[in-house]
Amino acid sequence: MNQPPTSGTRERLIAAMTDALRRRGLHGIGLTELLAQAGAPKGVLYHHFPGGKTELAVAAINEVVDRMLRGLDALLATTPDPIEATRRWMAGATSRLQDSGFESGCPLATVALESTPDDPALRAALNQAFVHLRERIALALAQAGEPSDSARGLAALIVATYEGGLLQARVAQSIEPIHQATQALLTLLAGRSQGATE
Amino acid sequence: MNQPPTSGTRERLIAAMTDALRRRGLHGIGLTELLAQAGAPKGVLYHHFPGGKTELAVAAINEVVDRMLRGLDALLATTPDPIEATRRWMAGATSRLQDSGFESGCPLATVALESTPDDPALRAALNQAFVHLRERIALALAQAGEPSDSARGLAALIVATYEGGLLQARVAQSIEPIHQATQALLTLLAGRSQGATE
DNA sequence: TTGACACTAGACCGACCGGTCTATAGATTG
DNA sequence: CAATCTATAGACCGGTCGGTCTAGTGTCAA
Repeated sequence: MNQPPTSGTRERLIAAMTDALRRRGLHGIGLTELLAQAGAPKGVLYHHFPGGKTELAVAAINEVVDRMLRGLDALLATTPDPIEATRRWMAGATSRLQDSGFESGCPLATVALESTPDDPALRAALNQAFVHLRERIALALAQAGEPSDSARGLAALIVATYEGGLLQARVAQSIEPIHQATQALLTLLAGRSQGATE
Repeated sequence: MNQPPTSGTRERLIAAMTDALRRRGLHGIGLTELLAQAGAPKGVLYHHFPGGKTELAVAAINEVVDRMLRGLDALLATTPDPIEATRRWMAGATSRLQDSGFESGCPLATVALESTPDDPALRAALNQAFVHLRERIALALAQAGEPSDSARGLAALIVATYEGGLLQARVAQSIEPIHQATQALLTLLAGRSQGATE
């Protein structure tokens, strides 16, 4: 009633772009290939996204972040312990990478490294994405009793381990690097609780 | 006497490619722009690198890794304490990113995420790059008394923090994320020494 | 029935892509 | 000098790039 369900074309475009960003990045896919995957002709892209490829990428990024944040909320609702939640979050990312034959990673990372200053909208969307991600994680840590300064630091470290681990696992075609990095991080986090509480 | 110094054209091509990989990735730069930056015409590229753009990228990657490993050796020679060495390594990367206006990051990361299975030479070069990096760091940790298993894990974590931190700092246009992640990592590492030695 | 509007459809465009080709300059060697 | 080889030089190529444009098609309201 609010809006006529828009037939799903727009959603298919966003899904195709998200998948492309995961596998190849923004420069790595052509419009023709993207539209073929979405089963849509050229005109339809510029109808829904007058700003073209970049605007579609921004929409895909925003949709991805919404989904990641909802996923984090759900995870933290059932797993309030931050260490266990981190373990599960990394395990999920790892198995998704592995299931795709080490081709489908984080849809934010590649375009984040490809982006240049002359795409300010893209940059802004990506920055907001990581800001929200870090804030959500820091919030969970704070709720578990972490002082807010170190909660922010740990959140940045967890996100870095996520992205850096996926990157290493991708080129290694093996989950070993991300698994090792995750284990090392979790060991450090766990060891801390019985260390000097300063 | 061994070889006539080859006039430096090959080196200029590699330098231009390395800079391009740092700033934009492999798909992000065109041959024309790259050659203009190197001050060389097309023919010269295919003379020195018959395999074209990809072969040049592989050469650039290998040269970069050599330099990084030599840099690590030098750093570890003067700074045998792994924690302090890690701090300095991250600080160097951070200030290089900042000095370039947050444009020039790690020359391995972007192309690592862009790479696909149909460029096996590129993939192999990238994987070897990260393998060597992790091995060198793990060796330093082992020399400081770390058991080899956890040394490998910590090495993967340090590299992940490096790449993931640079990524977040790049889109944030601020050193804060990588600085926070680094501080959190160093705090965890430092805190561990006085914790349970199991 | 008519007009308005959202959407679909794809032909078409100039620019640029990576790569090939031929020509030539310069140094080395007989 | 001639021959040879490395390196430089850039015109040229077909293909693909992102993007524009015009022509429908279906739906709904008046």
